[in-house]
Amino acid sequence: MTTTIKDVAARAGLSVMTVSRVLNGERHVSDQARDKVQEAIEALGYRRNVFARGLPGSRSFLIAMLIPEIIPDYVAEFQQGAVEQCRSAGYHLVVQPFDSRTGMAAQAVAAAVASLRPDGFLLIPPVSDDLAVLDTLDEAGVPYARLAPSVQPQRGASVAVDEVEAARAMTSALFELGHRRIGFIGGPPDHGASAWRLEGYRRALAECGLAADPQLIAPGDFLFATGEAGAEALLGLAEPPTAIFAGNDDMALGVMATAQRLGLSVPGDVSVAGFDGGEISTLTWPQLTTVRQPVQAMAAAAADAVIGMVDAGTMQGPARRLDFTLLLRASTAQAA
Amino acid sequence: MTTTIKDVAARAGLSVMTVSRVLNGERHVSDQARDKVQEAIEALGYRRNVFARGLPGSRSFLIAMLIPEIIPDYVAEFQQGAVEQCRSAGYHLVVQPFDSRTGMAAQAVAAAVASLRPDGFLLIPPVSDDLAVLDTLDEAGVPYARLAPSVQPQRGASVAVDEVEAARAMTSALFELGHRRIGFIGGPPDHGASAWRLEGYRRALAECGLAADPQLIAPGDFLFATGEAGAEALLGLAEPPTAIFAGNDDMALGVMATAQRLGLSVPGDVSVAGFDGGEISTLTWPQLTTVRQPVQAMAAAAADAVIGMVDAGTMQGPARRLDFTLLLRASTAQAA
DNA sequence: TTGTAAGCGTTATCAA
DNA sequence: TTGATAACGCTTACAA
Repeated sequence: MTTTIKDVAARAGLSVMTVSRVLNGERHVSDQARDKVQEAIEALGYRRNVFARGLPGSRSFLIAMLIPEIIPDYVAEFQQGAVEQCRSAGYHLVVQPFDSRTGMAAQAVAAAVASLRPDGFLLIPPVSDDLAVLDTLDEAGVPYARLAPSVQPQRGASVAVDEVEAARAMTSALFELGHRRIGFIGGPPDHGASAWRLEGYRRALAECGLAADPQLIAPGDFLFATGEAGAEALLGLAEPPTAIFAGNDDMALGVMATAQRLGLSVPGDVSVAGFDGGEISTLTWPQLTTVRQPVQAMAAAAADAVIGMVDAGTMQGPARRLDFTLLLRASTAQAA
Repeated sequence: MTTTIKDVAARAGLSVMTVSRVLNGERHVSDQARDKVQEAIEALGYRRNVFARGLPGSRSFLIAMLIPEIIPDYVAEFQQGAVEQCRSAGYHLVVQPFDSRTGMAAQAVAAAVASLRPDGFLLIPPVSDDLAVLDTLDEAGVPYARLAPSVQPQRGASVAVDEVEAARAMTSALFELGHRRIGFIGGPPDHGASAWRLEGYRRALAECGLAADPQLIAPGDFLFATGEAGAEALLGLAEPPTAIFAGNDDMALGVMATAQRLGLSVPGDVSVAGFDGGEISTLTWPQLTTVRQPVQAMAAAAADAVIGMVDAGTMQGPARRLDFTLLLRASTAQAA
């Protein structure tokens, strides 16, 4: 029925071990044997069985990733980069759902590790900052790569952009457009990104010699609705901002929607900027000015790092920092 | 190191077979034995090893899904519904990337089947209509569930909404709002949905006694940019439509953007409707009128169907049809 | 109702 | 450089 390594060995006239060695690219195999095996593999259309390979305990060739019950744009983009990188390294990506509302990510990780024995784990915010999860993986000896970690960033491997600098640059760009009252809408407290982006905003204000008016900072949680609410609060001020920098793109769209609902023109009456630079930032009119994170490349780097750790047998991996891009598009303009 | 079925058996004072039987919920196990095993499992924190389970050839407890290199909204939503349903049935979801540009989906499926031996496959458009993929899976004896199949819909299991009726209803709703010139932007030819939605549009026009003006039908491929292009063509007509029904939400957003760019108000000057009802349809102002497909529920139904087929050992599954919802929101209004 | 034995496809270990 | 053998954790087939 299914072709196994035995079939290949039989056709090549060699033992299964020799075939196995060829399969694993080991040295100490004659070129002649290698050729015969290759021929047999092609002729038979043979593929290694992941289960048999994983059973002896060494490797499962599975990389796991926890995904929340709502998949935001950037998670989909991350997954895409990760799955492609895994594939090209001969790994498979298994996605595990978990209920982010209960906050029991560590349990989901433990369950996945016990039943699936993934060789590595990919962690995205806010799970990448969940210390119970890191402890679980450390204990199980499963290496992990973290996207944008903010607490104990030295643990495992990590991939990030300099979000403080990115937010500073964006705020500064708004200043250079002539804006002097710049509003900010923050993110949820369990995302390290929330603090970074706020910090960048504050730093830019200080650099530009602008007073930090607490009224200009509205809370949010990275959802469209809180962008709307934040915009409503900011635009309702006696002295409203002429530009609003939302902590992410979803909220920025909420700001745009609210501005337009209030009869304000974007960017005529108020400039709007976001953060992330996912696909949705291109699907509006005017197109959203935003900070683009190379999420797909970050995912590939994360997968690459974790696979490297598997090969090396380490729990410690590189901390990579990728470049962001300021995308100044039509939702921002010179201050009136 | 890791707890195995032997550890459980030892602690329970029983054989591994009895433990295995309890694990699989088989009959012919005394309550006493069952209790002891349960106790041991809990005490040891034991979890079955997926690899050992899959190796004997019976089951892998893996469900595979092919995802394109660009993950549209609805694919993310589908995945979400699928992964959750899989989890609750004790299965894991493995995502396999494939390059939709090369059109070699069947190869990706064959590779996944050979190396991963998934118990079932979930197919989304346009792969759900790829006969080479179906043939591959039939040959391998791997059951599959198809989302919105349009060719040979009886093969495998399927989940769909009545898209013809949905498009008819939406067009008809626009007619009832007083629109007499209703434009339509179509989808790519390899999506069955393209033909269905166009058919529904045409059927509604006929029912309402409206002439089918070919000028009012623009081509598209379900991407934002083609929505923009289609809108440009339609709104540039000597007698432009007062409402545009785009074949999906992405294109509808393109229509809105173009209308606004041209200085037209939505819905004041032109009403816009989409199809799919994903999250993005709520992230604009005005909010998009659209047909909502319960994609997550459809995914759950698909996963459910395929798992049922695995249990039953059939390649033939149910054809389920779920209800759509007409979401009449702010992007459409009474014709002027 | 319970247990024994064999085997799934691959790799690690050791021997040739 | 190659090969025989055991082992991985579990389930199926069969026996008690």
